[in-house]
Amino acid sequence: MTFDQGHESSPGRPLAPRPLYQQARELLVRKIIDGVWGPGGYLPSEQQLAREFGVSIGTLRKATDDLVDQGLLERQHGRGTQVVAHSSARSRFRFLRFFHADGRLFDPVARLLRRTVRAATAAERTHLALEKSARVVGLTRIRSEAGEALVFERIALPADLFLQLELDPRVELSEEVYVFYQRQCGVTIVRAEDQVALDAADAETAQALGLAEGAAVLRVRRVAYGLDGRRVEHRESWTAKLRYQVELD
Amino acid sequence: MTFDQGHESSPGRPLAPRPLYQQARELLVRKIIDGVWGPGGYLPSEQQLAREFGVSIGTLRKATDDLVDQGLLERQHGRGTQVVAHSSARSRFRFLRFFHADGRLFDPVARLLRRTVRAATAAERTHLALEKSARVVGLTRIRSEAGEALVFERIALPADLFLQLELDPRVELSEEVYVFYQRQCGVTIVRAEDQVALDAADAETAQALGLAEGAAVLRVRRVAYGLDGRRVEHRESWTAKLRYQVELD
DNA sequence: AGTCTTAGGTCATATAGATGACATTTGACC
DNA sequence: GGTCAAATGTCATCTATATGACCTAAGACT
Repeated sequence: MTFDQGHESSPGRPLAPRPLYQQARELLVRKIIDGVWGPGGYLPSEQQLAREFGVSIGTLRKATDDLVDQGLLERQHGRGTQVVAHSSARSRFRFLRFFHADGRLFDPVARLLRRTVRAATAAERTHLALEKSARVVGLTRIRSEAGEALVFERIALPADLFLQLELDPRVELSEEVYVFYQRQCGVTIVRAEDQVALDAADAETAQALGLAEGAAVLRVRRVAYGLDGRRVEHRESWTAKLRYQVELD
Repeated sequence: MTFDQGHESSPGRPLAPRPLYQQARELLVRKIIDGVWGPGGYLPSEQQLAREFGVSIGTLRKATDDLVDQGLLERQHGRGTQVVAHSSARSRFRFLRFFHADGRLFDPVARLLRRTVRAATAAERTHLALEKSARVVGLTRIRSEAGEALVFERIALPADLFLQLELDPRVELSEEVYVFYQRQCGVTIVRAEDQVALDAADAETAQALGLAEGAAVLRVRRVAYGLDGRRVEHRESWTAKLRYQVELD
């Protein structure tokens, strides 16, 4: 395998060549990013890939194992290995952390209130690591269940990646927005950092959720990361009745 | 390897014999539970263990890999593999999810207010899967930083496991209680489920945190699991200023 | 006593191949 | 056309072995 060519030549700093399986993993990620197989698409067989990369099957397997653990690939015994599409159940439960007080999963439909393209706020620039002049696509939406508005949400997305994102405001969507990020903009969310804080409802939030302005609400702020490690989503969600639930292991 | 003996003999239900590496993993977990090596202790070398279990090194390695991923073991290149002690940094950051608004980690000392042994409440029985007559050890404590009380906490632990738990109320502890669970009671926490909700401070919470009774606070309810999968801790934490932060991947 | 080298133990990475289980396709047969 | 069995391709598990990197301790040498 010749992935690490050129590194050894830098004098003084030997720069330990990374293990083959890591290089293979990164090659795979690169191909996924480039859309060689597309979400839901099947990879070539392990045999073929190993030959193509010039490594043994065991080594290739270790690389794909990592990506399966990471939730990027899904293996199906006897069928093959495919790139995870965000609609898959696994991927959905991974990022939807709202639950009712009795432990029932929150299973909402979402209605888009606004879609704007504007300059990023200071907070958004910080959290998304954007330039001063950067623009974002802003989404404002309400997520409800059985007709009751339970979550009010403001999302900011780097405009350079998401300009072509179009959501029909007349339709209530039951799918995660991440499905649309992936389908329309080729952006796959692989990781997120959530911060849950106490907050007071601002005018719009209060109105959307049927609360008094200034009422205590839960605010979840999320920064989500794409395949290449770039920060691609800044999201704030407010709710008064739901709970945030997560498993640590 | 003869782990699965006796299973095949049950008629009608063939019960697919589990893969060797899973059986090896469970054997390891069993030994860890039984305290064969104790927290911080070193396992025999991979060679020895593989011989002892009658499997190849690759198979044994897959088993230990799983346990390392799960945070139960730690490998040190050139030294050996040891059972994780809860004081280790990794284990600490895993379960401490409170942060300041500016992102700084909450690094508290804890002061014990009360230790009681009493009948479990209905909620505790539900969350800990206890019998109707079960008793629990109850801990009440305040966690502060720089002299400021920031988290008020009530913990319930099954009395059959934790009766010998003794914490000195005169000393402020900077270590996680999980260290003491492990040292004094042989209970290792490996997994937890956290639920973050909006709440109103009760009288004691308000007093502890310097708030008005009924003030809005964040409540984190945790159910934590031991090595054998048993629920061993029910904890409720209240805070007004701190945030709950977690990474999803 | 202190420093350096060396030897041996450990985990980390990589290979090659064998066997089994699962899913789909092909084709014989009715 | 429909049904069943065989063939084929895929991932899953397991073995055996080799080499390298990292850590420690024992000696050799100053």
